[in-house]
Amino acid sequence: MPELPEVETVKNDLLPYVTGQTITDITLNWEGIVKQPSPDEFKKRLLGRKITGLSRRAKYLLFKLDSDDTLIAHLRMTGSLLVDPPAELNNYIRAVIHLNGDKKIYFRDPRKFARMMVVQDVAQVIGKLGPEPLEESFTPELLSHLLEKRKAPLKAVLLDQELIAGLGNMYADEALFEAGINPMRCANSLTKPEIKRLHKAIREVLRLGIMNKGASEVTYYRPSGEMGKAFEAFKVAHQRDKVCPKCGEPIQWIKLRGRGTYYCAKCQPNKQ
DNA sequence: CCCGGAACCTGAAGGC
DNA sequence: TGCCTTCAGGTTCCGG
Repeated sequence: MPELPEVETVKNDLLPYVTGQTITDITLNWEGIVKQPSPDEFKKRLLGRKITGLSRRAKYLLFKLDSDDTLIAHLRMTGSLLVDPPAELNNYIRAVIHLNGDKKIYFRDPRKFARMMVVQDVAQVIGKLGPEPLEESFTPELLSHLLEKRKAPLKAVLLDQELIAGLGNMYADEALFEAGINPMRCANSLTKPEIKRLHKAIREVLRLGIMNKGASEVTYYRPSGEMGKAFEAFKVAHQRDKVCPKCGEPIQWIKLRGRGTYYCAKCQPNKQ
């Protein structure tokens, strides 16, 4: 599933491919992929525009255009942007962005959760997001401040994009394991040393994920169609029926707020 | 404001 | 063999 490291990888891979390119046509195989404006206006505002930049904010991809507009894409759970899909990925193509020189970006999404939009004011979409966890400004003090008023289970709070932007289900599990903290702990019950460990763990698991070009389980592909390797480095996330790499105890699986959650009961004790 | 659950989707996997 | 249920999870919406 695309989280911060996956979206960062897609951005890095696409950047040299799209920068300076002009959008020559848009194919919408499924109009529902356009969130706003209407499909017709969406096309009209993209046609003939040059892509002047590509950046990431949280799990959003922002294609800056040579107009006042920005094309924003969100892959949600099963979306991928492919530049040259191998035959086995040539299904579920919901849209195609045609560029000059016969280049194309295929938007593949089996589950139809992913969306695109064209907006003038990007703040309307990304304005309420929390801090980027890999930026300098994300300090243990800031994390402590963000958690202090929240009583919900820590794991649920870490997934709140308005608190911290970019963490998803897999990397939240990995960060909590790395920090040795139970996912069900009240978010505001962490001690100072625990906050420090969590802060360090969040940044480490995200950096490792980016180094490994994202995690491929079933539905994430890089623009080339390749898979990422971060999945192989996971210690608890999605490690059903495996044992904890630190202590050898079986890895636990629970449903927390409707999300599959993996952890080690011995290394991440619940002490409340 | 905070919290938690349902809805949106479709394919895979497991039970009977 | 085939039908039915459950599971997967990022985001949004809604009710308490």
